[in-house]
Order: sequence, then structure tokens, then C-alpha cells
Amino acid sequence: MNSNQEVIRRLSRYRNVMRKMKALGLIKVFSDNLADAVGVSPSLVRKDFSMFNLTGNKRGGYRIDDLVSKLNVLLGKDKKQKIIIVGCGKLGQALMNHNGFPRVGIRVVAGFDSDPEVLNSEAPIPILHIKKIREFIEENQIRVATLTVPEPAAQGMVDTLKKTCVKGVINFSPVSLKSSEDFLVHNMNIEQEIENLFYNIHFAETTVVKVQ
Amino acid sequence: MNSNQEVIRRLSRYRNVMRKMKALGLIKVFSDNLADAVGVSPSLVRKDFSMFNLTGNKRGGYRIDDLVSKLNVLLGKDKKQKIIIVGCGKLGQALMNHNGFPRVGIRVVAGFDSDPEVLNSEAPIPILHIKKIREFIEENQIRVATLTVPEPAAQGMVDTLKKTCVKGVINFSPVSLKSSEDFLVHNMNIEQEIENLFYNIHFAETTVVKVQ
DNA sequence: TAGATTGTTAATCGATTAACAATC
DNA sequence: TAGATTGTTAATCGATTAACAATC
Repeated sequence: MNSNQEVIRRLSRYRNVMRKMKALGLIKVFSDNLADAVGVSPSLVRKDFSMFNLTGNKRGGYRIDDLVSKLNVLLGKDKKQKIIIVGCGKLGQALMNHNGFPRVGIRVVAGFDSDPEVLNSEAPIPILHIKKIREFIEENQIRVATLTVPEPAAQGMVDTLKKTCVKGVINFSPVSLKSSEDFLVHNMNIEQEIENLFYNIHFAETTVVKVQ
Repeated sequence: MNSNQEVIRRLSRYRNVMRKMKALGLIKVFSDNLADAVGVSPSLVRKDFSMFNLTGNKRGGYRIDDLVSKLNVLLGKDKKQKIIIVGCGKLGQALMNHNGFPRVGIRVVAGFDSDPEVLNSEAPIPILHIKKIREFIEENQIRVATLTVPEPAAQGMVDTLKKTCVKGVINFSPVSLKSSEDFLVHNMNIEQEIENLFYNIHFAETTVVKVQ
């Protein structure tokens, strides 16, 4: 049972680096190159690959083309990844227009809200009334949603989504919701990240707290 | 030397839970309660506290009041945490209006951009021209910024900020920038988070990949 | 007091790194 | 071939957990 989230994140980063290398005309890459680019050790790069049976050539490194396309399959990037935006306030709308998505094969197919003002705004991507969400999800076989609703609505929305074929959400509200076996929640807690940064700045430069 | 980011994140979560408990009228809390709320083991809660010399009473648990105020000092929440928003596109503007911030003592004091249209829009928080950023930072002793500029501008902006008293940024652009000793970067990579979620959904339900 | 919970030590677990044989 | 790099094993490191004496 492999449940280490970090490996997958690293694979995704290796892939991004390799895609850029490829754009520069490079053909091969060594574990050393990827290690430098991503900031990990070469051993770890090789170990990560070997865990997923991604092999290279002794002496010759890895073929970028080959590795990228294997990673695509592994990470599900060979298919378009459709998502919906639940809650089209400022943050939701920012995500709808986020230009980092198309580049990596993520497609926002619809937004949902209940505020009539938002519903009438014209957007390149349809914003539908929240009451249509279950129907839409089933028809379009949506698996992933972003949760950008006000905090009090977050848990209720999760309960609704659990009844559909959505299997996970990225939660931007400040309540940290819990994952369960069949419904994954990834919390993007901006406040917490900022607090953490302040801590690291302030106390990392002062002395270290610790112990033992 | 204590460099474990996770401990700090957990402390912050314990604090949030306790503030809610306090609002409910509770006075004491046991490691068991916090463990349940945050989803970790009671041992870990006690260990985390003990690492920072946060003590309770054998048999009596921890006094919420006491612990919250000690955590406030530890996490720097006893002072207002001022931040600036660098790049006031959709995402930057969403952050400027993010109502999760005031509640946790984070204050957005200004935004910066170069687009005249954005500069003229009226916002409750001033949006200034990017050329005034260094002056503003020094005058207001800003330590933390969010980086919500288009990807190509991100690295350049970091280089500018490094020349000021800003000591760290939350980077929302899809390039993952590297931290250095005296300038911390926390990457909030939304795309990566979504990719990761797709992976977990798709392949966690299929079989597990592997190994040893 | 008896019972329950902390604080801490030792054991466990898992991830990363170092090292090196295999081999291109 | 000689040299360099992979793939993998064993060693290390660090974080989490279990256990329990101290004690309220």
C-alpha cells in the first residue's frame, strides 16, 4: 500500500521540468538534472521512478519523451481533467479564468452559484444555478470540484456532492474538512499558509525553540 | 534545530479548534479532544505541546484560555499580521476581499499592480502602482506578500522583493519558486493540487501501484 | 483514595540517503 | 575498454506512536 502523497507531487514536478526541457530541445535527462531542478537528491529521483517501474538506461539516463508520456498516463494527464467550480464569488471566478489550467490539461466546465447577480453575469464558462448541480454532475461525469463557497455553506455542500459521482474537492474555505475513504478533501488553507510563513520568518530568524 | 513545518501547522489547527471550543463555553481540553478534532493521535498532541513547553495539568487536561494565549504569542498572532497583494488580477482581488483574513488577524494593507484599469478601480483597500512598492514596503515594514502576478513576472518580482524587508511570499503562480535562507517561498500550486486529487481518486480506487 | 491524564522515554514506522554492483 | 549512470539494497534519519511512571 503506497499512500505517500509526496511521491506523486514530485512525479508531477519532474514531469513539468521535463516538459520544459523538451521544449528546449533536450532528449535525455539524468536523475541528477531532475534532482537539481526540483531540489531533491538524485537517489530520491531514481527511487521515485523505480517505485512506479519507470526505467531508464544505465549510463544513458532517461528519455524525456518516453518518461513524460508514461507519467502522463500515470498521473491521468492523458485525458482532459474536467472540474466544476462550486461557489462563484471572487475566488471562484478567479479560478474560472485561471490561465494555469488549460496549459496542464485541466478544464473548467461550469460554475455554480445561487446569487442571481452572479448567474446573470456573462462569463466564457456557464454559471448555473446551484439547484442544477446534481443533474449536471451526473450528465457530465464530473469527478472533481473546487469548493469556493462561504465557510458556513462548505460542509453542507460536501454532503450534497457526496451523493453524486464527485469523488473529491479542493476546499478553499477556512474550515478544514476531513477526507473519508470514498470522498477526498484537499484543503487549501490560505490563512494557515500565511500564518505559517509568518511563523517561519519570525521565529526561524530568532532562535530555535526546541528541545531534547 | 527544529524544522518540521507540520508541527506549526498542527499548533495552528489546535488553536483554531480551541477558539471554537471556547466560544462554546468550554474551559478545559484534553489531548484526546484535540486529537479527535484534528485527526491525529493524542500522543502527538502532547508531544507537540511539550516540544514548545506548553504544559497542562496531569489529570486536568489543558486550560483553553491559557493555551490559546500562549499559542498566540508563539505563532505571532498577538500582533496584527500585515500583508500586501502583489498583482491585482482576479485572484489578487479575491484575496484583497477574502473574509477569512480579518478573523485570524491578517490584514491586507495594500495591493500593487501596473495595469491602469485596475489602479483606477475603487477598492476598500488602496491599489498602488507597482513602482511605489519598495517605498511602501519600507515605510510600512511589510514582511509578507502574496504573489499573484502572471507566471512570467513571478521570478522578477521575487528578485525585487528580496531587496526590501519582505522576508517571504505566498506564491500562487504555477512556477514553483525556491526558498532560500533569507527569503521564504510557500508555493500554493492549485494545478498541482488538482492533479494530485485526480491521481488519488483515480488510482487509489484502482489498485495500488506497488512495491517491496 | 482510585481513576484519569499528562509528560516523556523507548519502540516503531516510514521516508530519504548513501553506497555500490550491474551494465550500457 | 574506461567511465558514468541506473536500479536497488542497506543504513540513516526523523517523525509518530505506544507505553507507562508521575501526579493531580
